[in-house]
Amino acid sequence: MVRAPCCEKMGLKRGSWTPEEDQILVAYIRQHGHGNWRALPKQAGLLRCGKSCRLRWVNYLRPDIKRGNFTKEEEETIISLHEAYGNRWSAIATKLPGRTDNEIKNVWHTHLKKLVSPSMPSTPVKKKKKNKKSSEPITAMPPDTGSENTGCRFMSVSQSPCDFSSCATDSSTEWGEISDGGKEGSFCSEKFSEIDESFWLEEWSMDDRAASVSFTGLAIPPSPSIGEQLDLLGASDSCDEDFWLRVFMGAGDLQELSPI
DNA sequence: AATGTGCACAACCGCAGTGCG
DNA sequence: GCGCACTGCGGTTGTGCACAT
Repeated sequence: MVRAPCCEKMGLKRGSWTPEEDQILVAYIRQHGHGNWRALPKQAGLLRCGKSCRLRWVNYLRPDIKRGNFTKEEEETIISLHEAYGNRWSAIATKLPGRTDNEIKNVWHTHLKKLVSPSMPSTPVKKKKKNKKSSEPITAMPPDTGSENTGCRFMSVSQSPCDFSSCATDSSTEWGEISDGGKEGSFCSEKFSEIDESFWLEEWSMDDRAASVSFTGLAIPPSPSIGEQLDLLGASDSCDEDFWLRVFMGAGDLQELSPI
């Protein structure tokens, strides 16, 4: 079957995402969900193809994504699951909540493959995890927390992941067991343990705001455009952590976020 | 201090699967 | 049943950073 190229239109942006684009995408999905990836960028005002938006969201912006180094247990799990599933990364990812197939794939190719393959060189010296600049802008982390052991994205602020995420597949996940000690884990664990399967299924299936209120406890006001909201929130200062603190803590003008 | 090398990870590409008219 | 549109997945690539020399 002939498929249309993903970014067939000239003028669509490619390459790394800017903090501004992240903000727009997050704000849009937060408010509207992602019913149609193809239409999403146009509606959100992004010069990206839907595929790119989806990838960015799924692999990076999703609030339930666990950041930081893989734990020993996770690595062992990946190895054993790889024996069972082969290169079916998405299947493996479902067994590792908070980890994306892309992330698992990367870890496998850069590290784990060498561990399990006798023909490969022994384990390379692990370098310190990088502080990738692009990883920082929208992470609402306290400045002194650093980029390592980031744990659940966005989770370090009082915004509940329940308000926002879409893709958790295993609601019984012990979110407290995040990488490297899980300093922030207790929060995640507490919150996520209260979420049942129906939430994850229903949260993003809604198109109307009433549904959002019922599932998240949020009162979403008649919405200005994303751009207006971002302006309202001072999003023009794209790298401003305070912006995201306002967004996720609900302390800003956007809306009143009540904790679960 | 400058340069080279390898690693980690985000992002892209293209195919497969699925739903719908 | 067919063709199209769309999403999801796996393979691959590009880039930036850390470490080594």
